[in-house]
Amino acid sequence: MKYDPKALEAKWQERWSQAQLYHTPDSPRKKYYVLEMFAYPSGDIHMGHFRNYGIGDAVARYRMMKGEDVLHPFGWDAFGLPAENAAIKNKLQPLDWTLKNVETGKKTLQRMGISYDWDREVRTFDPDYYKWTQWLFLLLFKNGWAYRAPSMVNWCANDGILANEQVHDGKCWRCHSEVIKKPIENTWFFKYSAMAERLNNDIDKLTGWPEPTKTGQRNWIGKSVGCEIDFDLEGKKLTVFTTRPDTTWGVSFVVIAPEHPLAAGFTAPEVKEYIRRASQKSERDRTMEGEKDGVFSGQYVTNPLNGDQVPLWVADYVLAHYGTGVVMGVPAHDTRDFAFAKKYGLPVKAVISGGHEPLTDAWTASGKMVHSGDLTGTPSPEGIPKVIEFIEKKGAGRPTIHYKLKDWLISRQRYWGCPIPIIHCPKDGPQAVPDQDLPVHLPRVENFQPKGRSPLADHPEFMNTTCPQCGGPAQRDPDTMDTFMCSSWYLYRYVDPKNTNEPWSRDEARKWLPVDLYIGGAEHTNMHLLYFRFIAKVLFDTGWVPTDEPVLRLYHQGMVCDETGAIMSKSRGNAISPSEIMDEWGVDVCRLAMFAFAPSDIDIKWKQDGLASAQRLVIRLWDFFEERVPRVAGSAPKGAAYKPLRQQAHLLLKRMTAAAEQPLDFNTAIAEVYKLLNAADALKLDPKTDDEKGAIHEVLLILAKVLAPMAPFLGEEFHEMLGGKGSVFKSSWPVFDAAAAKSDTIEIPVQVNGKLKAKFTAPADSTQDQLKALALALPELAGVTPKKVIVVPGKLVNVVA
RNA sequence: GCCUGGGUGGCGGAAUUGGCAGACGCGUCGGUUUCAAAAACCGAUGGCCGCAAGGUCAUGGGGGUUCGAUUCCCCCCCCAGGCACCA
Repeated sequence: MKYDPKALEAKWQERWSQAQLYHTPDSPRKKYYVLEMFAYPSGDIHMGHFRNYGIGDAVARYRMMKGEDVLHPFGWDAFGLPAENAAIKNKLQPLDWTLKNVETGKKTLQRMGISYDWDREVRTFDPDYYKWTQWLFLLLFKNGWAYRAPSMVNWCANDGILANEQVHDGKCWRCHSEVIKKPIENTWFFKYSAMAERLNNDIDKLTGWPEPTKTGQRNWIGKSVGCEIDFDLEGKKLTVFTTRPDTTWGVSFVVIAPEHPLAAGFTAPEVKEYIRRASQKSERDRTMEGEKDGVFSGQYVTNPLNGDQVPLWVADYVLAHYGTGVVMGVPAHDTRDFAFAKKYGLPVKAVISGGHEPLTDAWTASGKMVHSGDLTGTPSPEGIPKVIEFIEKKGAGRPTIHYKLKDWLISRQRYWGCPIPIIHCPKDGPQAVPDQDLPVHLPRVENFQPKGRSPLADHPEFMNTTCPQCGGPAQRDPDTMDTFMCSSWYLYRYVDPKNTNEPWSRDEARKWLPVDLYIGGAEHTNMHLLYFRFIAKVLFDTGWVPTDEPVLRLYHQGMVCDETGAIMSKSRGNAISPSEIMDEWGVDVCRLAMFAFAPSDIDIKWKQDGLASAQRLVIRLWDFFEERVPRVAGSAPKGAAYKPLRQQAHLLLKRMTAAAEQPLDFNTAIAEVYKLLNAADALKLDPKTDDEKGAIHEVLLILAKVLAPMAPFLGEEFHEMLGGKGSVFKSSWPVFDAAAAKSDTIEIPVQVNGKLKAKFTAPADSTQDQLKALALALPELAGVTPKKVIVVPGKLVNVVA
């Protein structure tokens, strides 16, 4: 029989669906919850999705074969800007555009044969789903996590509020007019920053997370331990935040952020103009390295430690929302302050001695405190608590901790999102929509184009309602939620997706949570992956979930780029459709080509070359089974013959098991498959005895099972050819035989001064002394007088001469 | 600018985490087969010097630690991702 991928795929898809193979089991066995980040349906899925979901699929299938209860669900994160933009462009409703894409994407994923339990599919735009997103909002609201405050938005005179993505070089992406920053009233925030300490501390619990991701989160949370010091501004307190109170005697100016409330009182025209200009700059531009500028406010402040009068400056590198929005300038010991002082001719006063005078640059390391009153002579690290103690006694300061983490802005003035379930009553203020009235449906409206305010605000039939408290006329909140809210809890809905009474049952949550493996891109480090940790903690504290960290192990898959290195995406027009490739080459070839390309965690520039190579491999495998299986018929899968072949089979098994357990570098497992086939070719197999037949049978069985997670159709077919009954995924993972995988002899390289000079073969268990003797006896080492011989048993001999 | 990764033959990548650099694959070259080609199969394949044996250089660049460095440390260059309304 010829290898016919289409026939194989049809055959096994049919069997899988009849057997409900991917229906989530419920048994006392060990559970495994493998989750890939759900998809944004922006068209058909592309090779990036194909790769990401293929990785999760291989893990899920491996776990099934290990005999675990696997939960492997999928869904769609479908609210948000792209749907609105596409709908406007194509003159469609966002819902219709989204539904179409979900359907196409789902078809492609099913085509791939991914082991999702589609009965658990969730879609964030379904009222059955967003009902509980609203419930979650209210849970936070009722527990005191939500508050309303003004926020700053990008404002275009024509198009109204713009997302950052819609602002290019300070101009509107559509009409190219100047975009300004404008405050809007009454947007909802969550007190995310109040969780900062816990989010930071609990990073230590994330033992299964990549270190860079954890570092990224620590930096994002940005904990700084320091103190506040109250300077005096004409009788008013001007509080600075510093992590270096030991340098307070060296303050030669103080800088206040342009948005600081006190700055609004400055009257000099150049100061007013500076503040106006700063308000239009992006935060990134303001904090970029390079020239820092500022303006003298005309006022002076008094240093409470030494009574110095120093000038107060306004500069936009100081941000109002971080710390106290005021910093003290210590040019001698801070690089940025040094540059600022040089630029404006401000004095530089060294107060930490590092033996570095005269100052040509800031001395930021520790040293001995000098010119520092009573503390002169104190090592600066010891000086920090002493200064704090002193100012505290004086009532001029206090120890504090500040975080960079900002509160989470939830409100979006847009149509395509989850409505905020709040009713604003003129008498009673903001009221939660009662549980029985959830969900607040997102109405289908003709004009959903965002302008100056939420499009829903212009729909009286949506807006007008009654206050649940007093029954009087009231208005709904017109805004929708940040889509990060939708994606912060989907992992819980999967455990009980059809529940109509609760977001999920606590029993199901206890069974399945936390997620054992979460696969998604590293670009989510600071946002999604922190938001969902925050939500996990709120849900834990309110008794809804069993752990306050949602995910045990996190894995970042690499991105798929085109040949020029640009990320593949629909919007760039460089997306390659997996559907077409699967049509042309077959699913297994396509999957193997992706796995063979590179380890799963590095970015790749996708090239089609791998497909032909994977196809050759598949045909080689197919022929291998076709030819060998009849010749081992009737034998038990066990035998001692063909040692090199069996050795390679167990090395393959070891590699694949390791790959599926931890690094997901399936490319190395595929290399072992090639080695196995190469070894078989070299041996010219011709099994006659039962032992020989058994040995080959064992090799074939290992090969079939090891391939199954990566190439499920072939895995099933090979397993069946070998007489396996039912699905290979209901069989078992092969048992690794260390003795079979081990060589009797090893080749030992011999170096002289670290350079390779010779090699010899020795028994695998040779001792250090034996190896040394064998090495020194080699003819290549005849002229060498060893000063020292380093022997690493099992590895090498290095002669130092 | 800040934070986080990364840089290994013509290409994708491997290297048991300090121990033979380049596994395995792609490509290229040579051969077998063929009227011819494709496919398949066999062999070669990091650079330089050499007929060869062999020598020598080589993991972005420069320095260091070590018997030994792709791996650890310091400095520099380049690329990618994130920077709070893209998700």
